[in-house]
Amino acid sequence: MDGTPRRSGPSASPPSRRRRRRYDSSGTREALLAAAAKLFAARGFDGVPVEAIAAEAGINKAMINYHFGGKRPLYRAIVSSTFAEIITGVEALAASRRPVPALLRDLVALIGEMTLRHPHFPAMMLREVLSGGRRLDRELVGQPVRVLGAVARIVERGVGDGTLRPVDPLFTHLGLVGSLLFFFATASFRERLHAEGLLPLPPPDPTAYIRHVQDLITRGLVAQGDGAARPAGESDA
Amino acid sequence: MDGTPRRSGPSASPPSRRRRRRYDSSGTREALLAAAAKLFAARGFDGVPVEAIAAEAGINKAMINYHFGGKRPLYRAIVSSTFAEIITGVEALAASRRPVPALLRDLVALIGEMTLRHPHFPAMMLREVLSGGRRLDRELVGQPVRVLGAVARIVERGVGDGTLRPVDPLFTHLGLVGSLLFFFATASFRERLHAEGLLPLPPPDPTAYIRHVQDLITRGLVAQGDGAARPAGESDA
DNA sequence: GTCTATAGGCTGATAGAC
DNA sequence: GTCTATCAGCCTATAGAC
Repeated sequence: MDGTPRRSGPSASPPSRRRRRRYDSSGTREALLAAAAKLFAARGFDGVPVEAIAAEAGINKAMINYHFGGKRPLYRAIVSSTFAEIITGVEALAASRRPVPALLRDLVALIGEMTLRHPHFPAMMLREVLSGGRRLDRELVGQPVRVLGAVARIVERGVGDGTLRPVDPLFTHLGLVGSLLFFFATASFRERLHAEGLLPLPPPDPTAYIRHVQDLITRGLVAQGDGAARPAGESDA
Repeated sequence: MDGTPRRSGPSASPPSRRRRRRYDSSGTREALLAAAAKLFAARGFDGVPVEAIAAEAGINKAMINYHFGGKRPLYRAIVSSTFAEIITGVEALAASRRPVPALLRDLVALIGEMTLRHPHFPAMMLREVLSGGRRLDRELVGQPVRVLGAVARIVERGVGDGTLRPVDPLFTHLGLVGSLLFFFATASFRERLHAEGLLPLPPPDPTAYIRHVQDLITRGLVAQGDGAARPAGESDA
């Protein structure tokens, strides 16, 4: 996290004179990606001046154009890569032959893990679908559809083999993803409320919420009798 | 846009020459509120120029300042009034002595009805909490807390009288509200996907989703045996 | 109350030195 | 690869005619 300054020219200048970077320890690209993700998540694409991204990263504003070709391409790079990661994970689950109820619990845990690695992913995703995917080209808008497809396949298999009630795959996907994204994306709001004394309770533990959702779908979706008495905690993050 | 060029000369001009308004049939205020809600929901506060609001409403841009005192106050007027409406509804439910499971179904239906009356409410709310309520003054940030408080009271009563499993009230609130807001706020995205042929299924019926969520909480939260065989459909929108 | 015209600030992107 | 300086465009808000 700290940043030994790297020089490209003749190497005599003291490290202390260089501006301290707030992200990464080597690459400018990664520092910009991290800073941009944080700010885009908090304020949305239009709410963030490139100047602010540069300042957050401790890097000059012109570097955004040099490395990414502009603000929009930087934004797309973030969305694209985090989505690619989640697609990989979800499609791996969809290909698995494990029992569907366990798979659904894994799915919930997977989104939790994703959020640990990319804390700003939920808010960015939410904002993008809220905007109708307006900033995504045709290739990128297809990404959410692939996630939906993978989840739908899991649910359909469960309904088909009788382990799940005859639930709608799309609805199941929306309820699951919606409640998870909402929880993670609003965590900072709850923190603010708590800091101002408007919310007496301390911000809750994310893993506890993960378990709550896992439990809810087990009881709510699994065909009568199966999941009700589940010990809870097999596939947690 | 359309704009028959208006002359500022002597006032003989017939009503038909006046620019057609896209909202309301009398009040400028209401036309601006409706146009702004639509655009803010779709693109966020920073993504909407006041010019666009004026054009959408078929009204001159200077009217926003005249009637509301600026873009921000206009935004706050929308958030504040729609939130006030939902608080009234939810607190009425919390004060009711009906059985808690039925109350929770009513709560879900209530949010569905709210969305019928204010189609842009879910996306606006979501965006605002995503931004940490940054545009709300201290009085307005308290509004979401009141909603949470009312829902929590309902859940606590249910846990207390044994009709619900011992679930966390905050988690229950977040899961419920999250899955509903997400569904409604992303409806336009699904429509776009469908229009482009990326999503084979037609956009689903909102009332069917309402029932799905009602069913899910009944099975997921109600203590063993009670809700499993519920006929479904008592308190729908 | 409604409009036009314009002032004034901020933003994204680039040119060009190093 | 990185920085400073700068420009052109857009956006909110207001002054002032009607």
